[in-house]
Amino acid sequence: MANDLNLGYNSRRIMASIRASGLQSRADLARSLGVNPATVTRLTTSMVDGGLLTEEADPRRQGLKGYPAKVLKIEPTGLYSAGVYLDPDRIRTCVINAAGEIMANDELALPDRSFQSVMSAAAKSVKEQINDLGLDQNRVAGCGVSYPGQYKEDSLRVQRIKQFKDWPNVSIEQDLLKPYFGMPVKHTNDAKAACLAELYHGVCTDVEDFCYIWLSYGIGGGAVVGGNPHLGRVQGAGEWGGLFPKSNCRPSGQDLFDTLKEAGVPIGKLSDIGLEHLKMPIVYSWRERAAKQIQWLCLVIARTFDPKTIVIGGTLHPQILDGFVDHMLLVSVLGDDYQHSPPNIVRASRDDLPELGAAALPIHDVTNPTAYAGKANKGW
Amino acid sequence: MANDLNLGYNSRRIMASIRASGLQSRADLARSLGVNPATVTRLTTSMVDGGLLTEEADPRRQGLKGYPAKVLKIEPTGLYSAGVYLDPDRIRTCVINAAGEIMANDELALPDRSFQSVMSAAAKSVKEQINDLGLDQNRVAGCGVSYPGQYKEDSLRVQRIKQFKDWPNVSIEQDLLKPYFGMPVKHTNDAKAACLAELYHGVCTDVEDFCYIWLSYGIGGGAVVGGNPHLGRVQGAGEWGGLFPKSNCRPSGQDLFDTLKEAGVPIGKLSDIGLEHLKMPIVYSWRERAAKQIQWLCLVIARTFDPKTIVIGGTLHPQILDGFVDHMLLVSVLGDDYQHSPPNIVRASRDDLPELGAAALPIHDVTNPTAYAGKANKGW
DNA sequence: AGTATTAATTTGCATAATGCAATATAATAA
DNA sequence: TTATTATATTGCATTATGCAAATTAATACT
Repeated sequence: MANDLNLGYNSRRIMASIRASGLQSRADLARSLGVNPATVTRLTTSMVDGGLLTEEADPRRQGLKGYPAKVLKIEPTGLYSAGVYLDPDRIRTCVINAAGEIMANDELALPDRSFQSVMSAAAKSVKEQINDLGLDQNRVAGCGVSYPGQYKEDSLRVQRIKQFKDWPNVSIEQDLLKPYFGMPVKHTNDAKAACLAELYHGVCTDVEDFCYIWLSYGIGGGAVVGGNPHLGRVQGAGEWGGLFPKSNCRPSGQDLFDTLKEAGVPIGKLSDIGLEHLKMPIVYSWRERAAKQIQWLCLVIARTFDPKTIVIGGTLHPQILDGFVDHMLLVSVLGDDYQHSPPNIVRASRDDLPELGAAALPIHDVTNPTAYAGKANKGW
Repeated sequence: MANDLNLGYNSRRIMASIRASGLQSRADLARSLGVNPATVTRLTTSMVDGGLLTEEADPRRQGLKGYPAKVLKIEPTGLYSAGVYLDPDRIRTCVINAAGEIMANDELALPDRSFQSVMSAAAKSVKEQINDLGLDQNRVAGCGVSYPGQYKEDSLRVQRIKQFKDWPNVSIEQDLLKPYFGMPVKHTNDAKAACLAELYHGVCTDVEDFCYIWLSYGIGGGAVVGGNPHLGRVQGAGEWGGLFPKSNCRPSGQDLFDTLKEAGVPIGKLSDIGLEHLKMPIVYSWRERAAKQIQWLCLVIARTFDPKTIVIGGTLHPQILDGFVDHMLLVSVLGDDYQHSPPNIVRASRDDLPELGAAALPIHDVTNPTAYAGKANKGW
């Protein structure tokens, strides 16, 4: 392991294992990772010295023989990351620590919609936060940038959303964004960022294979396979929206929006939906219909990815999302001919802060074993 | 790298890269894998010495400056593997070499349907073939066993097919099969074996992400993500059949079977279908309807896994399968709102020998980097 | 023909990651 | 007080790898 933000493969495996379990002793790590205890000692002491992990007495252990294990935890102050979320009206930025806690955040209006203005403003906000917090830039893994939209054909460029349609195609490889931020920058769309937020700081920290259903104006999502976000040929993996043609009724925010409008109850934007709307018969029946569509989607997901967990989240009113999860919990049989118990279907816990998921991107890059680009030794 | 069947991570990466490209020089390998040329030299010379690879003058290179590159190929005789396929009536066994060529094969009737009798007979057949070929057992990676059926709830046990319903649950972990064969044994169902056959010896040797649609009496399949078969929570990933409830019409062999029966043209089994059947109007309309269902399935696959390639194969009459592929090639737009060009949709090349895919299982275990259980070094 | 240039490959040496085995440590059990 | 137990650490050997220099065999140039 070179420096602290340059973790080797086994150090990343240790980070992932501790993140998944919350806390683990060195002996546990050695057993579960199949490496020698001596190796765990060496790697972890270097990570403790480097500030990435902390060590404390095992709170669980009482009255057992043998040397009492010390447990290792992720040190929140060992690593930071910045996140930027853009929508057509505003820029949201944040800085998080390794525990996924928001250390600072900011919301600003778009100066104008030019690529340069938006990125300059976002970068300025992020840099100010890092400065105000007095953080060592070496501790900041990078900055994640996220905005709604899907990917273009060649999969190397982000499809601009309508409001940003004059933006340059942003290559994922040689990043146009890096010059603005002066640190590693990664980007993805809103749904896949939300998915990553659950993997790192939400309800799926201990789940290797899960799928995310993201319900906002549109229907997006993502899939994590083996602890790694699976993107696909044109970054379209887990973009479930296409399974519900736009010409038909579908369980999207836009569809609910339009339904309300047709019923003579126009709203300005999705977040205007309040309790008074939820009580309306038109909304009630919309929710019933949409719940059935979500159930069908869960069946499709179970039949394709067969994940351990399906997460439901988004910017739809939380009670609507809760209702979808509740509906799924009442379903005993997922669908025709489905012989198994349903996968675990849960509510997202971190969908309130879209910039949080963006901030998880650089953390993934520097700590996840699946993102390790190095080599391995020892025939086994 | 310890012994020849105990390949380290980078040796496996070299195997995978050569397998995908057909042949590659050491310099190419060093560049594409991001390792030092010296490392490639050391690993490959040891693999050539060990008989896994062969070296020859680069046939492509003509009239270029510099030291002429020698290319490396997989040596067919360097590694062997056995495969067993069981259906309710017969046992099919084979031994293949590293090139996926059938070195020997055998077909025998089931002695009876008891687990012990079937496995004893299969193991005897495999051992005889290995003996008759005069193979060194150290060169045999193991034996793969495959039979139709899906998995039980707990995902650690194979669901027995109806005819084998008195069989013990076969644990994937501590294998009940090993004692019979005296070498490492792995098993999977028919569809996932066929999927693996395409990855190792078929049309997807150079594809990291693909999905397989297996059409037999039922509808099965599999998904390969990042060069690794993705199985899922209950080994149900890529089991597309559940997307077509059995109560409705569906593009399965059983459905065609029943359709013919209803039309007053009963057949004994799927393989009885001949050219005379294909010409019948009832079959023609079945094929048209089924093709549309396959198209819908391809859309679902594109929207979920977003693979580079979709492979269509199975035990249905080859002309019917060809027809599905042809249909997909004529489709310019995969479905509503699908903005991208369709994934590459191709005909399986190795679905004629179900035991071949089973035989690929042990080869995967000993040569694939994703199946490597070891460690890594070098922060990068 | 002879020399320069080029690119692939190989070899010697240094370094890094790991495993093994012995040892130290701190708890409970007898 | 001593034995037992499980965790953690340290010294040493092994292995995989990178780096840099050397070797090799081709074409290009004079």
